[in-house]
Amino acid sequence: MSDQPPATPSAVHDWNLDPTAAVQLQKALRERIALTPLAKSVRLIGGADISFNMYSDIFHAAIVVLDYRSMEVVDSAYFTQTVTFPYIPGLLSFREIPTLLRAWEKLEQKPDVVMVDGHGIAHPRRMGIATHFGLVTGVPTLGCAKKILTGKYREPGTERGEASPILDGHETIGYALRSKRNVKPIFVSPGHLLDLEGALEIARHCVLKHKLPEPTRLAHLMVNDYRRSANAG
DNA sequence: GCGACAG
DNA sequence: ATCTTGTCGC
Repeated sequence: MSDQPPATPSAVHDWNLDPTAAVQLQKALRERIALTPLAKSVRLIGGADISFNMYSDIFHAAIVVLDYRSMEVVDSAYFTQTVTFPYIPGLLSFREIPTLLRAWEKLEQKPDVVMVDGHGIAHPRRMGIATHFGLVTGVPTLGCAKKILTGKYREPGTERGEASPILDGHETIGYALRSKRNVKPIFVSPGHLLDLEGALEIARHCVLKHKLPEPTRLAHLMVNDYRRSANAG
């Protein structure tokens, strides 16, 4: 029996790199980013997040899967391991993705799109964690961050759902989205196999009663519960 | 050279 | 990212 080729070529590579090599890899991988409209309609959406104790290098990853229409959790997977890559702005993916991938492998139901806590192409080299995760797994992704990393934006209107583009020069790389009235915006950008408009549409759809959209909000809550239970016993 | 800097 | 209670505002 031979393996079936993946629907989308995945970017498999070594993760044991130093920061300089990581930046070079990002510059090569960015050539493979596809900001195309979503190929199929979304039935399931994933939320990905990492949690760890302060000063600890033991990471806990969670990927939760939600039904896109009801926003109810239908599956989830976790993984825990020691991480050595340091936190360097712009290289977050090299620190967090290895653990996320192990959780991803454990999922029984793979979602149609994954929302990652962090940026997609709203990154100096367009290689935020959401983009990198999409390139490696071949799954469509978008990034949803609480703080901006690069680019400039005009404050969006104060009403829920209003958005304004994040610009890097004249290029739009994402949106500042007012997910709740009179609350600081969140930052949405496509990762891979998704376009700017699609990312914004999905993010808006996933915002229910909180500032953060359900996929990453629940992934955050669940991975924290998971970590605390690991701390306890 | 200086300031900024996802999680 | 993580440690934390109350508190102010819609």
